[in-house]
Amino acid sequence: MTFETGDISTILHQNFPQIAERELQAEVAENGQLMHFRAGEVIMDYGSYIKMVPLIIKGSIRVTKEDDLDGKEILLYFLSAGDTCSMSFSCCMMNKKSMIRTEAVEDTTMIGIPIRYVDQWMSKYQSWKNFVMLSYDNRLIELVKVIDSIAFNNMDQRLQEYLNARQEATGNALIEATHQEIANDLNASREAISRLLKKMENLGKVELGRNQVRLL
Amino acid sequence: MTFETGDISTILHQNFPQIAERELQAEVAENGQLMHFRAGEVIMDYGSYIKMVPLIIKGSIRVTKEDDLDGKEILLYFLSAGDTCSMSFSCCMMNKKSMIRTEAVEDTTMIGIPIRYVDQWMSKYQSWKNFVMLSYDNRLIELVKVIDSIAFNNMDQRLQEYLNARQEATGNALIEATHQEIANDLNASREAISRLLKKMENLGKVELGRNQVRLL
DNA sequence: AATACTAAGTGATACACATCACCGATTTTT
DNA sequence: AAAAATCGGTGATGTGTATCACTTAGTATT
Repeated sequence: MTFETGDISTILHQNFPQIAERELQAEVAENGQLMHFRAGEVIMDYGSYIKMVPLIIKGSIRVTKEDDLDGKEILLYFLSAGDTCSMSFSCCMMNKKSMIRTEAVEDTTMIGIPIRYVDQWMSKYQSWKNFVMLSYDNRLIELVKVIDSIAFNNMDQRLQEYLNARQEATGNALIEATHQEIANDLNASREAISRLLKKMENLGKVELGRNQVRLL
Repeated sequence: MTFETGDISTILHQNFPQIAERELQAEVAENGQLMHFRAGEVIMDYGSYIKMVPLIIKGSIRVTKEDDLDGKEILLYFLSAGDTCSMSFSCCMMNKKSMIRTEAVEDTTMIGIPIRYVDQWMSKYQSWKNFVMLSYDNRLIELVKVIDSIAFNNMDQRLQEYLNARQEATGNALIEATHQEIANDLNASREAISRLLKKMENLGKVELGRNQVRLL
């Protein structure tokens, strides 16, 4: 991870147009910190305390939850440019340990907002309050979708949704991942995923290669 | 459903001590509306628009999500006294259709807050803002727990958790429900639930009767 | 009291996916 | 170039739960 104090206000304007007030933009530029993460890097791990709320401006992030017992893991959702991590809000505000892990899927850049401002700006700037509320809202919806998917769908549908979500997050039809990684994200077995991917290939839905799946 | 304009400020004080500011309490008392629902009554259904955010002061509520396709349903969580419905916030604010159904498990009383105040008070009262944020937070955690449970646990564990959650919501070890109802909440088959309950009875964990399960 | 209904118990079978065991292909390390 | 590691494919078998078909036990209706 590397820090930087680049031209935040320009970047902010492009990726977070909702953050409208001039004064707020200035505050973000002043207090926010540009942060870079390499693909695969763990941004925040289970049980860690969070000191910043991220505004993602480039790249994508995988958010996962670990089983308390046997260390199995399941993907909750992906985040990409224009997103923030609602889970962070609560963790920050309550000063609680993180119950999730966030990990860069691609090289990722974000603006880190120190927690004290996150709360302060809520009362001060209408657009920040709306932004935060909307983010929470989106996350609730996303989580309900995950529940829906796990509860009602078979693995083939979940796999298809997963690949779609991943394509959307990275903006790339080529997904670089091993079958094992995909299986982990879906809390499934590698063999099952391999067989389903093969089936999808036969149906002309994907092209398979070593470490890659291309959506057609 | 019946309306009433009782002594809201006393009730409020007992169930929502976090709502601290005098002025805010007065506003709630002035603008809030006491509402009663009978056990089994649907408070809000899928696709409906919401005009109030509820502060629950008595009873308990089941919150469910329906499958888009074949109308199957799964329980998200229970709400009880001291809770509010975070899902309502977002639906209200965005003026979106509800993606969930809420239904009284027992006879339930709540204070309905018209949506315009919910947003307004966020900027005006620190304690209201904290209350709203904390509620969102609790809901996120609850949903992640549901995902955890569905993804990692077998039906016997899920059933145990369900019975515990229901006991906690109603404060009663006697759960009045048919096996079919329980199966619906868990998106399982009645036969599976019957067999598991029987197993739990043999293990001395519950006592079974027609339409009831008593936790031991 | 007879009838019909609803809830619950139970065996047989079906199906999705996990697990196990192994193999061949490709890539990385030495 | 050889050895080791990783990745993916595939058959056999196991397990949890759904589904189907039926029975028994209460409860409500007539």
